[in-house]
Amino acid sequence: MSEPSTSDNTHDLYAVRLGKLETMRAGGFDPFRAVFEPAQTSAQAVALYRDDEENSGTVTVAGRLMAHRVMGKSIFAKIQDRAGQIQLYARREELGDDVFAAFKKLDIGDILGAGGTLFKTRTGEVTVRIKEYRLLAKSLRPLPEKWHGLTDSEAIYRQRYLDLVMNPASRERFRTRSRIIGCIRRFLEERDFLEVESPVLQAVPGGAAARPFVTHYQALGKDFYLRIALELYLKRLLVGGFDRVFEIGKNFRNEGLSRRHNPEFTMLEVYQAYTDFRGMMRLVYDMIQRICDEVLGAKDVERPDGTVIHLGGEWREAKYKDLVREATGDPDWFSHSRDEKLEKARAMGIEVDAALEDHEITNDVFEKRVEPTLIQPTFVTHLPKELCPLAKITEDDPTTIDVFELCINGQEIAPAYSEQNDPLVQREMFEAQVGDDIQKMDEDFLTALEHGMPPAGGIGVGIDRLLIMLTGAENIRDVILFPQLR
RNA sequence: GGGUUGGUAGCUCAAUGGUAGAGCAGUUGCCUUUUAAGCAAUUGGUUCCGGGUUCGAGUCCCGGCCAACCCA
Repeated sequence: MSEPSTSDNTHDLYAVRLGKLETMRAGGFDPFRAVFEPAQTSAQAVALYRDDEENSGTVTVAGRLMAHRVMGKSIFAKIQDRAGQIQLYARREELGDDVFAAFKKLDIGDILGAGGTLFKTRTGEVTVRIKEYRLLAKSLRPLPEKWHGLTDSEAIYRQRYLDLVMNPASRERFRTRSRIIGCIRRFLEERDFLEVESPVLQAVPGGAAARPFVTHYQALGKDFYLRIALELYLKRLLVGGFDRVFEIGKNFRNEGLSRRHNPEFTMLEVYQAYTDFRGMMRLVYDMIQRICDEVLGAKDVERPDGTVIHLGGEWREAKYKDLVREATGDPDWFSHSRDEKLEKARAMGIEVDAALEDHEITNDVFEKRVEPTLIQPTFVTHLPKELCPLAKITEDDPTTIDVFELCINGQEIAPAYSEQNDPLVQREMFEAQVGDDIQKMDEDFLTALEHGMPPAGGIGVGIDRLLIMLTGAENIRDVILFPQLR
């Protein structure tokens, strides 16, 4: 793709359009200063049509010119607005020579408003018979080709506006994204959750194990970090008595780009006091049922490969250890030494870093051999305690924690915990995690816990991954309007 | 980070190492209910960038940039 540049402005298509603009301005009309307020969207206008033209009344619509067919003394055009497209019909006889000639000079891509009466063409399309029109913005660059649209993936992401103009499926996907997030908000607000905002700039980035982005705060003369999770601040609010809170916001992780990873991604985190991870299971289940009913209108979604994910009905629940035993075909997996696990994992064809600890080797097996197979919704429970220092230890099994990871579509969608609220245990877990790097301890968070945090369930939902699943997208870039590119 | 494939007109795509093309868009005609409107004519190129091989490179080789897919 060629970046727009000054030299680019000299190509013919641009020059022709610029010439038309200059001619208009010389004639005393500047489209960029014109005012026009449509009374209807394209869809509303079409709905106003009655079987006889006289009773349909007049409409005014505005949008981007998408088709322009000159047929001698008449012109058919189509404009596109947020609701769709509507056809316009201009006749020289009705508009007069000058206005008709100006309409004839319009280019595809121009933004215009038009008013007139509704009629139906011979082929049955409801159309506005133009009485007046006004150019509201001259498009100086041509749109992509009408039939094939824009298919170049780089242009789709870098010039998302062109993708949105040209590709209805893309428009619809991002509308769905917006509706789903709106639906989630309503769902939580109805259950008396309070939406809050916590800091993006943090002196100690906590709540997850991830490499943060570093930035510099000039006034304080200190490095700060972009948040990697919302957790530690939302729990402070539980201490403060906001015992049902949620936040939908961006997290930032300094990692590579892939089909499933964007360095900034949207997280929903929800904390509810006086419940536990079982309560979060019901919450996320109900939330997704609600999205299915209210936004998708279906309980099944189809993946690009044709597999259907069934979101209705009971969701499977399985213990982490059982899934690993099943995947390895080794009922004694957890009895082996670290070195034996390493050897067996490699024998399974998994590339494992020799420096990994015992539980990390097992987790590699889980991530590579179990997670990708969990296409249908599955609550994976009883994870090893090493995987998360912020959750409560299972009462009858000190090696596991009271958590689940909801896996759908072969990836982790939402982890949830019975949140650790014992400040002494929490301190031990943190110390074990950070080792000598005591600077990374969020002492302020521990102080908050020492004031007493109610028992609570918490869940984090990766909104982008949820949307990949719900919209049947292949790539995280298809559900993020402006994805990170190189 | 590694591997594979790709980058040609505004867009979608062609082009055995031998004159860079088509469709759409644009421009000029014709056309009063068209539907990817049609007919005729016509404009438009740093073939991603930089080297190299060759009489001759869009094509072959090397390096770089960017993208897609796979792997890490």
